Amino acid sequence: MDKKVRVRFAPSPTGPLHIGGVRTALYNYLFARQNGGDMILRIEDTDSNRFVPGAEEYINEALQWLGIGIDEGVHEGGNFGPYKQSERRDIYRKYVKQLLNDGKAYVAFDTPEELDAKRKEIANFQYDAKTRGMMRNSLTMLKEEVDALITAGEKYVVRILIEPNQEVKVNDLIRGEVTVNSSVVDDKVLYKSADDLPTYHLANIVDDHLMEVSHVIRGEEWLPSAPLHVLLYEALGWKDSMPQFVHLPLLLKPDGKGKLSKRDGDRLGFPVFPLEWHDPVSGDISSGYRERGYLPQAVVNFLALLGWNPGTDQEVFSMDELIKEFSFDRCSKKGAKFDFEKGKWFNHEYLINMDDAELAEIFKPELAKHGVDTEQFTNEYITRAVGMIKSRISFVGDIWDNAKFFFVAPTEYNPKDIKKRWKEDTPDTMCRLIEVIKGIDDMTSANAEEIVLGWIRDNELHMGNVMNAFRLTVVGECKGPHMFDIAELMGKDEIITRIERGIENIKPVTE
RNA sequence: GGUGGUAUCGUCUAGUGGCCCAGGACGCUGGCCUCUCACGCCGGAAACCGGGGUUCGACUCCCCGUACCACUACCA
Repeated sequence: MDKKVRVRFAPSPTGPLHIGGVRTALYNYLFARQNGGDMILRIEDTDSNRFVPGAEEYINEALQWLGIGIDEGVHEGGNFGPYKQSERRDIYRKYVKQLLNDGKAYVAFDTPEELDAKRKEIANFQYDAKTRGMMRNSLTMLKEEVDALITAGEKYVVRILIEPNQEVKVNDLIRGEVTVNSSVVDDKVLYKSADDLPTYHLANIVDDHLMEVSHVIRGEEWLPSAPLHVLLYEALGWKDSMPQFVHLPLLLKPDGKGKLSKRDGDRLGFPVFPLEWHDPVSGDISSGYRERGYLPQAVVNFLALLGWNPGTDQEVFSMDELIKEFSFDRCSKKGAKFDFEKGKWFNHEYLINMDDAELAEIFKPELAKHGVDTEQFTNEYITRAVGMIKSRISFVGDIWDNAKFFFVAPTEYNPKDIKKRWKEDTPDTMCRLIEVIKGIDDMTSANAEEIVLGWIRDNELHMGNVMNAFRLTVVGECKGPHMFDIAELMGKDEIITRIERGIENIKPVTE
């Protein structure tokens, strides 16, 4: 019988959650939901030196913003806790002891300095079957000597004892079977007495086993240590219940080569973090998708397609659709270069399809930020204004630039457009336009359009020049929604006022 | 250096031996629509890393080479 699907996302709180980590979390979540399984959030804080305050909260907030739900974790609780590794010391100690008793691991006293020296002395030095005989460990020392050192408080580590020349097979859902010879895997440190904490490798295996994790879904950077993990499961006697491995292709830099890193965002001008991050130590601020005006659904959609595809032409997916369609056998083996332009397009797509009223709500704080008294405008007004410009923008943050004329009359006019559309006789034409508009009883877009366009035709005026001059006075530049839609929303009085102001303030460019 | 992984348009990718002189999307680009800018619609340029096999037939299978990526800590 297949065991219940239980997956975990296990970040270490050493900083803000990276966008690659977000994708790993997302794939875990999609797989869990698709199979009616559990999604665990485990905090891997076994490196006491790298703890960053606020990082754990950041992770929670980011996942929540993106709609990646957690079933078990530090905040959610669960039957397999604690979910923070620093609180599981007793558990790890027990298994370290077991490994030692079973002869699957040994104690080593070599200092970092001694190891460094060895690495310099011997090319390709690796702590393994070939070299452990010349190191200071419980294999080369007398038991009394070892015990004496430990009781004296000498710092030591526990290393796994790797049997050389064994074929280690890692089964991966994306890559198939990967075989590695155990001679190339070294006697990795499992536990350090200095802080009484295990390293990632031990903690990870122990926790995954105890938490009954069925699938280990993580980044490809872990593939090289997967053989070690397989060996660890065997050493602990858990081979039969070993989880299925899935190593996801990496997210690569958009230019050049290599893994996408924290610094790429600032260098290339796009966020690499879901949320803005304020570094508590340096005070540096890194931009986030949320603050940039990205919609969480767009980020999720974009990320989902980076390394996975449905095999059809569909590109826009809701979270529910992703849950339904996602599968590892449609995951790419190749790292994906991060394409910011495509991400932008996804956001644009979501913005266009978003309900106008909903978008208006998101836009309101933005309005207030720009000094507009939102009480002065009805929800309907804001909603309709936003609805008219959303096809022209990519981010929520772009709305203001494109829609401000709905809320504030232009004080400046685009010089290029003036040059092209504001001639000597334009003020006169605009005066006549005012008279025409004054005579319109019903400002409904279609009606006003019929009347004004009729007037232009009857008087044999130049349509482009008149309409663009009109637009210039109302909008401040020659772009934006249909003029008569704007006029209908703003109303006759406001339109007339703006034309008058334009006549007064716009001076033709003469050269 | 060692080990592992990967290799289709600039980018994300479809393609599991004939349907492929390689399809979609982003970006770029020509046009239509049009009072402008967008949206939308219709077009265009743009790719199978190289060499050997296997086969009637290879983007697809095998081998070699090359390139790229990851790992190579008492970090995760």
